[in-house]
Amino acid sequence: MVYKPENPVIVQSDRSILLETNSPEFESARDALASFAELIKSPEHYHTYRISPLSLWNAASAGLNAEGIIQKLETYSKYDIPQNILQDVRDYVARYGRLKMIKEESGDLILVSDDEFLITEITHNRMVQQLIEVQLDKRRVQVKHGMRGRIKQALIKIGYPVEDLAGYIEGDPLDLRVREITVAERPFALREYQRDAVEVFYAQGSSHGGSGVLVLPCGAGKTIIGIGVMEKVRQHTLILATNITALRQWRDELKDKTSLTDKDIGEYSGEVKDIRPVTITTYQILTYRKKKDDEFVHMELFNLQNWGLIVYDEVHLLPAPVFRAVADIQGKRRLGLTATLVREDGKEDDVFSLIGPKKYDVPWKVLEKQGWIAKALCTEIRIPLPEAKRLEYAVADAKAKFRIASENPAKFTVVRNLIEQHSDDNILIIGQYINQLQLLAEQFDAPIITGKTPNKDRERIYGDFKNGVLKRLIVSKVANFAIDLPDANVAIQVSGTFGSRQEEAQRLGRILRPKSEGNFAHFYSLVTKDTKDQEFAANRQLFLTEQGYRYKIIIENSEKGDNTPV
DNA sequence: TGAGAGGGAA
DNA sequence: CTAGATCCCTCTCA
Repeated sequence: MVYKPENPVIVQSDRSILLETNSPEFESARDALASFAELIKSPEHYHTYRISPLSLWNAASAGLNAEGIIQKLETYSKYDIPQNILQDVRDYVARYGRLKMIKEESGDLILVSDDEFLITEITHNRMVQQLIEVQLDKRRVQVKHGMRGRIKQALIKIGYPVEDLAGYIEGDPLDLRVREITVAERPFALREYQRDAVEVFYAQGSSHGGSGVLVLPCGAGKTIIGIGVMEKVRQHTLILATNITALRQWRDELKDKTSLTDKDIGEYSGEVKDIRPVTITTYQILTYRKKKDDEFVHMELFNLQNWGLIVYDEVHLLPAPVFRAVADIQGKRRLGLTATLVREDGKEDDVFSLIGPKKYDVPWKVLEKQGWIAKALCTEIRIPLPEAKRLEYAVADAKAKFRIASENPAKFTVVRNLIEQHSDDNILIIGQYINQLQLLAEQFDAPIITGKTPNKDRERIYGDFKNGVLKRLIVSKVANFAIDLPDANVAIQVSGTFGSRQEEAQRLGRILRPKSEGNFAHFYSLVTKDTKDQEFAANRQLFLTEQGYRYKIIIENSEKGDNTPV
């Protein structure tokens, strides 16, 4: 048995992996682990990852092999890798590609495997059986017509991901060219990693075009990569976005950076139902129905044009009902874009089987080295609950507890200190309870923006903030959605929701843009010590840690108000 | 024809 | 688990 104490990783037989954050090798080990394991916890000293079948299949389809994964583990591990882990890695990685789906000249879909026993196993599974037309021979079965998506879903659920090589239906042609000079007259070209992502996606599909998911951190330019893929495919394209702001951003980018003009680009939203060769829509309108249990009114959009490519922006947010529609159109090329494969609802396997496996991700270090990512210092400040609130907290029920902790009045003092510390900076104060925010607005004499603030007022306040007339601005949850938030270099989060992983990342990712060299952005998260608030904050931070940011923890002494770094 | 309010959904 | 924001529909008013 070998023991290498200087290495940062411990691989345990329960498939969990511990990563020491203080090691000089932390960052390279993190990038290595991120390519085949999921981040589970990220407290100060040790981060926990887990190897799952899905994380291994994603790694496999992105081009890693079992020995490569094992070698990475061995490079960073303090101890020998447990036998069962070696076994698991080899077994699961080998499963990807054991079943292949191909299309015959006749148009029939066939599942093929070298492994007769595997074919026997799937033909005896009740769910899969229903989707099989006929067994052709020991190694081939014919899939029922129109069941391409459904059978892939069923097979991954019993542990056999299908490599889909059945190709694509061609959509109507589209003349699209990426500009070298944008409409705004700036030189434009895809960055190196963006070109790589486009190439990998396009080249890997049978008969070109591909399907699958590209994983890129916030701010890495997912829209640009989407545009790059569209230029390769050059067919009518449907783009699904999460909200109107994102929809308009897609449209603006397409107009600015490609040869497309207004007459080529349609918006299909609540306001406008305009279908054009390139149409951008929202997930919400697709899932709209008059009443519960009614049919989805707009789901037909998938068939209203001969789309050659469907782009799923923020694919980890794709609503479950849309999966059903996606299952029926498996002949279409499909591109998923996301910063994380993790879904709050656990339907990662549906993304894998219906949109496609992970094709590409960019290691954090690459982006940082090339200067594409903002350098941000994240600090969690833990603040005790004042004596006066302790009894109220102790007797409150779970939901009231969270609110009391979130609205801890001691946070005000800390905010005041931070404002003094950053007197020259542009500060955004972000919170989740309107009451709390209004109190802050009065205390610090700063304007407040909530969902109720009319657009006109928003624009005016944003304008003042951009001009430097305003140094401080208080914003509610609108901060999570608005992309047009002004540039700030300091964000103070006084309260956040119940551990949504996306939230913190969106706030940080959208607010703190890349700064000039050596000029750090600051993100402070204020949580009440030893309460639900702190617990949920830990969950929110997961996503950011996955995105490569690291947190520093500070424990605040309420009496004197001085900070004690840990 | 468009703006704006109100309500339901997830 | 909440409270808050969004999106989409429908209705009303000019």
